[in-house]
Amino acid sequence: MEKRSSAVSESRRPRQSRPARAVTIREVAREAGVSIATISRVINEKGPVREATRRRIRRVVERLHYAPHGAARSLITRKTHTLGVLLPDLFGEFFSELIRGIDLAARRHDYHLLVSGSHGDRVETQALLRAMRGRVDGLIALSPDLGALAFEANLPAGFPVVLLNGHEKKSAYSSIRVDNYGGAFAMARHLIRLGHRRIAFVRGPIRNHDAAERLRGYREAVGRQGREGALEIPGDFREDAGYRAASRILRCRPLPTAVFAANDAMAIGLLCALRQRHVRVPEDLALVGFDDIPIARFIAPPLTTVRVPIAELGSRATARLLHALEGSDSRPGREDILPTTLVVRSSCGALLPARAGAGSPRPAPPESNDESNAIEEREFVTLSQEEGR
Amino acid sequence: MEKRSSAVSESRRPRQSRPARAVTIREVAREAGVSIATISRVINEKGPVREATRRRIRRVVERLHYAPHGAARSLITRKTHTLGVLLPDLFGEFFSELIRGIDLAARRHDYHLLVSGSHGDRVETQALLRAMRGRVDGLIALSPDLGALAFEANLPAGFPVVLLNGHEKKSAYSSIRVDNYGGAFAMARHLIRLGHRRIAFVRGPIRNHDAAERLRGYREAVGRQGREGALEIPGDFREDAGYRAASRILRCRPLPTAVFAANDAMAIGLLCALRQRHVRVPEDLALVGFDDIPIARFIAPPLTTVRVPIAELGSRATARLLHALEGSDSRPGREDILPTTLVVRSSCGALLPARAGAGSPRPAPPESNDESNAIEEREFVTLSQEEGR
DNA sequence: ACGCCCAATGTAAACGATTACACTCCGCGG
DNA sequence: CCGCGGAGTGTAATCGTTTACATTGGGCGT
Repeated sequence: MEKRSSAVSESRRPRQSRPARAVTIREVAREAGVSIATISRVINEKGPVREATRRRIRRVVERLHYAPHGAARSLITRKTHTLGVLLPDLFGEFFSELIRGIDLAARRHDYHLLVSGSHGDRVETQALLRAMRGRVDGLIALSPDLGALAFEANLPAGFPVVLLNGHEKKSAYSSIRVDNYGGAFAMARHLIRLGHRRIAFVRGPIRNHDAAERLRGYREAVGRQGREGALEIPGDFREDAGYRAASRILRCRPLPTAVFAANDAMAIGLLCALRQRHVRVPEDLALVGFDDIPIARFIAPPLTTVRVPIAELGSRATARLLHALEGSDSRPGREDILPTTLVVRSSCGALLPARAGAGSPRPAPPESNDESNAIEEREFVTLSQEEGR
Repeated sequence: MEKRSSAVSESRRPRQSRPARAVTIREVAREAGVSIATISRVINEKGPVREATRRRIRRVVERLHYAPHGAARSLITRKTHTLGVLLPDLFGEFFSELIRGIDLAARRHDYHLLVSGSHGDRVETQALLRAMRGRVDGLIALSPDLGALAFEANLPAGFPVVLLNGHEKKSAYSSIRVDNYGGAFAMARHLIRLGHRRIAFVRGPIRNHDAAERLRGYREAVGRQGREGALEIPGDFREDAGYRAASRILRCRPLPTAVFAANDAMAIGLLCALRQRHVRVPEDLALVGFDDIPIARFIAPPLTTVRVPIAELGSRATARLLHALEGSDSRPGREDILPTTLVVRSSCGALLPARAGAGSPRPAPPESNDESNAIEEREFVTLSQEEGR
């Protein structure tokens, strides 16, 4: 009685302290007339608690809107239930897909995500990495230009890290990469089979490892033509770069008959510029990209590209990291390579004859599959091992 | 001497404990021969420390790769230096832009971001909100369908929250919204001025507040036609929905002459479907969207749309939240409305005469501005206050 | 009737930092 | 010569949890 009434008066007193401190486990304990240990046991469903007590505590928790303090909990349990995600940039669909993949996998295991983009300079990145201690249990980093050494130097020893498309061949960290080389090679081969002999290439950022590998695949496929480099246009993976590349490509003599952009965003920029100049794609010039970001299939003409399982890249990295955290990692410093897929749509011209010819190879009734997402395309798994490394 | 040598042997001993505990302030203190208080003072540059001591400590910190433990620090300082970001989904460019805006503003003030997407069901969201306590200092939430009540019920009293496009008119939380109504109204008016009389509308998700406001703007502008609703097609903001909407639109008799998609993603899906059916845009059918996501200008034809300052929406929300955290918030429960802009490109047909006519209104020399991003477009600020609610 | 064991609960020691306060010198003015 | 003040440093309380260990009390086998 005594206890009850005092509790009520307490909860009713006009709140005077402005910063309104949140309710702690101690207040819940006092209110429920038990010790904090019992509260903890109920919250974590650990240890024996009488059913009546449990219910009483549950009610108090609800009434007081109690939620355990994350930092306090992390401090004692040595787990934050949070994963750090370090990305170079937050632009475009590639990154939203990647984060989506990571988020999906993480939330399935009740982990949170501490996301950080645009680590521009070295100093800022260092500070960022150091700030991770005590905030996250592990780290997923997409570091196309950052060496693994930077991590080792700024992270506690033994800190779990999964690298996405890192440089280093040998590193203590496990990594997941995409078969950039194989995909680019397959795409260039595809263009060659279609009869193209002069294929321009719009490059990605210098010192970006993915970009370098894609370039390597292109060069390998086009053979000695690639060695001259006259058809290689600089770029930076952004739409603008593709847009600007158009004029440089159109100045080439003789004109290329196909353009291979190192990613879809640049291909889209290019497409826009070409259209303004009334260059038809694919009739006048074939155009292909890389990544297969979700919109690629929706633009006009639908973009022939190399599919990178972006979301899966994120999920896989997350799964791997979580395994490492659970201590049940099969092979700690391992390196996975995800295969890419050649996706043939209209922009490369491969589907043109089918449309022009009298009899379409596929029935494709105009109205029957209205509700389905029937965009014409063909997929080919690229041969990753061809010319392997 | 004694101390030094023991320290060395310690750091050299083969690490046997697997989880490799990170170095704490205590070890740094022992190594430097001072108390932990002094270490703390050096780390935080607070309180007087002799220059010699300071340098010695700095060296030890570097050598040991010491970084303060975030959770421990948060616990005592009652600050996490982290902002929570709650989003309904992580799909597409809208969200990557939004996160980019938030990240930019946050990192400028040395804050971290705890990002969480896809709060599907109510229970999951509740758990998420509760988990925020002790992990973040404040919250930015884009909750087109979640009421402010859900926040009040699951967050500590007085917890700083900024709502993006929330329902509620009256709420303790400050919010930032976009003038969806005004933008949609302006766009519909634009189409009407171009001579269109039958304008179809592809709707957003039901119970999504932004979607509802855009619909309201459309209806208001088209007048009694809108009251029938025959030209309103369901949708969910995703490309697929736009794609599927095409057949329903083409079944309308008489055919609409224009389509207004409630967002750009659906407009892009629609564009793709129309192209497959050999319906020309804008010649046969005008098409417009909403959001002005970055690719909108790059697709073919460039999309006429309503510009929403997405990244700014994020920055503003962040700035507001940070002000609240600093306690220097001018108007706590305030509500900002960001204006939208009508961006006229080719897809609505407004620019057609200019291109078809012999003399282009603007000089637009074909090669002179090669390197610039000169996509033809016109912008009009929409009249937010017109019919102002 | 007596231990014994176990279920139910409480007590107190961590976790790794920050910081109020106490303490020690040392120089200097009176 | 003494006392005072401040620079430089250390001690210990504190933040809000978890959890090992101690304590209690009741049921039950013998």
